[in-house]
Amino acid sequence: MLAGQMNMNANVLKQAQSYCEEHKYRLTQPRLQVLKIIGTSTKPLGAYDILEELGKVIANPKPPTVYRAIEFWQQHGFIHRIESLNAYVACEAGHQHKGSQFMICDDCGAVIETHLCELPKPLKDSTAKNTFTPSRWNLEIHGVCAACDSY
Amino acid sequence: MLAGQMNMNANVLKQAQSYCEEHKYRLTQPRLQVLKIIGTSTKPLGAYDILEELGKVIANPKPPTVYRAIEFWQQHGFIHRIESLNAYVACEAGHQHKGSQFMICDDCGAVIETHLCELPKPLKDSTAKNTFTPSRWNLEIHGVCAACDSY
DNA sequence: CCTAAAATATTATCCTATAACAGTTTCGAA
DNA sequence: TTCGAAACTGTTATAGGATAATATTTTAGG
Ligand SMILES: [Zn+2]
Ligand SMILES: [Zn+2]
Ligand SMILES: [Zn+2]
Ligand SMILES: [Zn+2]
Repeated sequence: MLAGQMNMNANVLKQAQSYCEEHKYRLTQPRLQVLKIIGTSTKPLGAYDILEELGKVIANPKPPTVYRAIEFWQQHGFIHRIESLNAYVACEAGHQHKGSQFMICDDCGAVIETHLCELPKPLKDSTAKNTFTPSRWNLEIHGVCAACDSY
Repeated sequence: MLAGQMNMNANVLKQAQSYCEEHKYRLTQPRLQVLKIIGTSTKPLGAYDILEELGKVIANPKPPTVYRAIEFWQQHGFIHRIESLNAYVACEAGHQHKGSQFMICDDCGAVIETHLCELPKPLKDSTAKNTFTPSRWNLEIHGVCAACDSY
């Protein structure tokens, strides 16, 4: 197995395929390949990392090709952007959600997505107190993962 | 009063001053002016917005000047970076904290910092379950603020 | 004073992302 | 079956955000 790669959850591609069929979106080569690249990486990938990988499977791709595919999968909940890293990861939840939580290991770069559908109560209370109506949220927790901590 | 500005909490500058004295940091013109600029803005400012403002008070500043000042105040907890906007705001808490929570109005651009010193329990549980040791976190909640919602 | 550390100035460049427009593919209605 | 609109991609250029590298200045302390 190549470093930085793992067997992608085959379901993700299947899911993507049926999602596209169902919603009449086109599962084009750029979209398919970009999803594969992000989905098989063990670490978040920057857009230009993806571009480089994409260059190995389609001819001479340019940034907009990558960014369009990223935008597409992001809008439909298949990938997330890690804001603090300018990088992208595949969603681990298997369904769309308004909020995301990531644990990001500053040692090894691994990202664990935890999945809470609801904003935790203290935070909900806080938005309520400010009469603020949340539409989406993103929590990025930096720290050290179990594997790295044991060294 | 100028649009986009308000009276800065005078305490912030005082606090910054005593903080620098106490820790033997230099409160230089770039640092002072950048903190003033961020602190008097009602909205998050991008680094190049700050650069433009800074150009009105010191001669011909360059990006590294701004970024160094940003880094300084950020490290010492006086300002925060809003990742989803590539922009910076003054801390509203008055003391350093490991975690930040922001409510960001997608209508008017206002940012409200809420202040919880602790990671909420469901999230703490989640990190504990993954034996992940958090060091810092950032939550950005997008939505609509009370003022905008009432239109 | 003189020196070392801290901080700034300057130049150039890198990384990230998007605007604008031309060309292609797809699918359904005429 | 063809043709037209919508969806999508290709290509070029550029905008926007951040930093590397090196030279110079400022400051505090011996
Ligand atoms: Zn997800
Ligand atoms: Zn790790
Ligand atoms: Zn704060
Ligand atoms: Zn608002």
